[in-house]
Amino acid sequence: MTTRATLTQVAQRAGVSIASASRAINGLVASPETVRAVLQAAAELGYVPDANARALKMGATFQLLFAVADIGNPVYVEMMRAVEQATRPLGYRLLVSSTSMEPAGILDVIKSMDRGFADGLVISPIQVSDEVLAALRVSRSPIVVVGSVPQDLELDSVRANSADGVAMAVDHLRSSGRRRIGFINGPRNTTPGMARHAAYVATMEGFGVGAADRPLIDAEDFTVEAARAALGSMLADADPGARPFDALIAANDLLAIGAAHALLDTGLEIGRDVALVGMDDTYLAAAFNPPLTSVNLGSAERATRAAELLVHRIAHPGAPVSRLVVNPSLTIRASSAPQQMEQAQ
Amino acid sequence: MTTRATLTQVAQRAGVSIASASRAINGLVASPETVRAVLQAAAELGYVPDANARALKMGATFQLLFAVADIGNPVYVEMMRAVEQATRPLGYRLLVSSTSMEPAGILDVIKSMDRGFADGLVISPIQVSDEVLAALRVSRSPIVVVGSVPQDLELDSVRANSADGVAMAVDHLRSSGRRRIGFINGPRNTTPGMARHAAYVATMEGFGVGAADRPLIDAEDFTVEAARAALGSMLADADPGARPFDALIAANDLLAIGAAHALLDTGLEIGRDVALVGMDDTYLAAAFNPPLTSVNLGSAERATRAAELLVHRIAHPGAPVSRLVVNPSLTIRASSAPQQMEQAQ
DNA sequence: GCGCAGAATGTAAACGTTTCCAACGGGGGA
DNA sequence: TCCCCCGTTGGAAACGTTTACATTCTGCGC
Repeated sequence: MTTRATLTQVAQRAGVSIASASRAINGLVASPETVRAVLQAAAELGYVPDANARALKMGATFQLLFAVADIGNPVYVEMMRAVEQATRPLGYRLLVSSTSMEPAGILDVIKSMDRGFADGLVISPIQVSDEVLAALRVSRSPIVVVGSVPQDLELDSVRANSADGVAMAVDHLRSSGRRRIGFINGPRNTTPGMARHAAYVATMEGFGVGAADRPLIDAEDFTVEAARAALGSMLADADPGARPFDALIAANDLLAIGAAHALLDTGLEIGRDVALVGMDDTYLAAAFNPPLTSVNLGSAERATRAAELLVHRIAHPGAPVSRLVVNPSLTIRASSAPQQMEQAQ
Repeated sequence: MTTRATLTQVAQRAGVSIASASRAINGLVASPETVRAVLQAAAELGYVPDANARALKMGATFQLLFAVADIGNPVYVEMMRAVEQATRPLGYRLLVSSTSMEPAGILDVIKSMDRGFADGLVISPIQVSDEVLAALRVSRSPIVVVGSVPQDLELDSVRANSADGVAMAVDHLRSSGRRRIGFINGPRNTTPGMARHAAYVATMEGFGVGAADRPLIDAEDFTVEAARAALGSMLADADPGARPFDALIAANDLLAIGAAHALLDTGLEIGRDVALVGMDDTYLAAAFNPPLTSVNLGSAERATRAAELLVHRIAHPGAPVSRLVVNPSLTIRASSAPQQMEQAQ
């Protein structure tokens, strides 16, 4: 557990100045002779350049950060992969900060960006509180937000088109003959919760469906368990014959799976008694039994775009901000297309 | 996009020396008067201490790294949470490096630890190649390995007891009357792949079951799709009447889900025709339909122990290494206990 | 043979902190 | 009244790099 070798020691051992050693290591101008000697000395000492000293001197760390509220949701994993793929070829290392749900975490990340331990941040905040917003405004670091942000926030952002996404789901369900389409959502004081709820209401209004015929189930969290509990207690309370929906859209694949369990617990058959549609189209949707129809909100593409915006922002701090919107698509599976399921058997 | 304020500027504005400014900011000895002036100046300038300069000077970053091959597997998310919970109260920030599968990534992380951008590393390598091993040996940084490592590797480690875990699964299946118990595994050149395979073989040997009666299915990856493909093609090839197993243990919950799909595709009923047992007992096991029995290998506890070892190692670089083993338990669900499922309805 | 370009090298400053040490001032005990 | 001690303070070095600038040296053209 000896202490690490420093450039000075390498230079000394190679018999050159530390400037020459630095140049040799970094492949700058130096005689072949010097390069050989320095490289050998470095190898013998097990020399590794100190990242902090270098970052201090150069003002850059070549690290990017991806901050996310809940890495347990596969959609964020997908995003992370996309960001990494887009930035690694450019020489960046990607680190993930999973600020385990509590908003204090995300706030902390934003604030500490200005300490300079990463060159840029892709953030997907699930809750944009006033504090978070204030921190975002005040930050001097390159930041790209994945998600909806206020118009007056001068930050690059990429968001999904939930309105179109929900509309596609509703269209699909209606063309399958479903008319009483319910919506199961997570906390509505979150960005996705709010956006998706608004999209659902607007779409249903568009079809002339009034508030009374829009069954809303609110889960306390974007998790399987919360959805199962919320829908379960609703089904238990309701009159068995008077189920108010024949289709259910979930704001999330996790919620969809939770809902599926609640339905199964009640003895209902998914795809026949109730058509079920998730959102995000993560691998979970395809992996469930039965496979779930899901609205693909373009998570991977959103992440890729965000990464591109970030590296551009780093290179051009003064450039005008971009606000991108990525379009959704619908992946239809057995949970909303029972006839196809029968055929498959 | 003004340039960041520095401590020197704060000191100047507060009319004190930079030494006093530093002390005031860090809550060291200083007169109330000085503290007030410095804090006000800092607030006015939006001063934030530079993490790199501080790290360079102090030789510590108060960051820990959790490196993992595939953050897409929920078991690693669970571990990450545990590590974070154990280390955050101590003032550490946890970053995750998901070295997207390819071994080059993990190698890179190990090597760059010596650059000093984190104070310690919890690593859960899925493949311990010779290169990785060499890098681990050579590293001067505090590292704790979650997983099996060679006895002569002088590193703290925490591993699961796969042998007991598999034995519990087999015992359970046999006591449910199953006799032809197959095993579906991921790549065997991975640490978990090897360990779990060995555990399966040993357990079956223990019951006097020869190689001929130990159906082995090898998926190309620890993923749902790979398992589905591998088992699917096996079932397609086999004589319909001659299914060689009435129970299946999967090395992983993801594999178990993939296997479940392959079984369902063939029209088999899980829990009745084939009992299915996963491993890791992630939320996926509970979330599947039907819920999957799964071997809980104590991922959260392993991660917690690893975190504890790491902070201890950081504080005491010279302490003797610890090698911990965490015991498994079995969570029984419908996939292997059909009668209970009937009752539930 | 002289001067000069250009390559290779060395010296030293700088990045933004923390912290050792010396200096200073004031209050209390002798 | 003097001295000592203690609480505050400032000066300056140090952490390990990179890099601007000055310097040295070699070889070439005239």
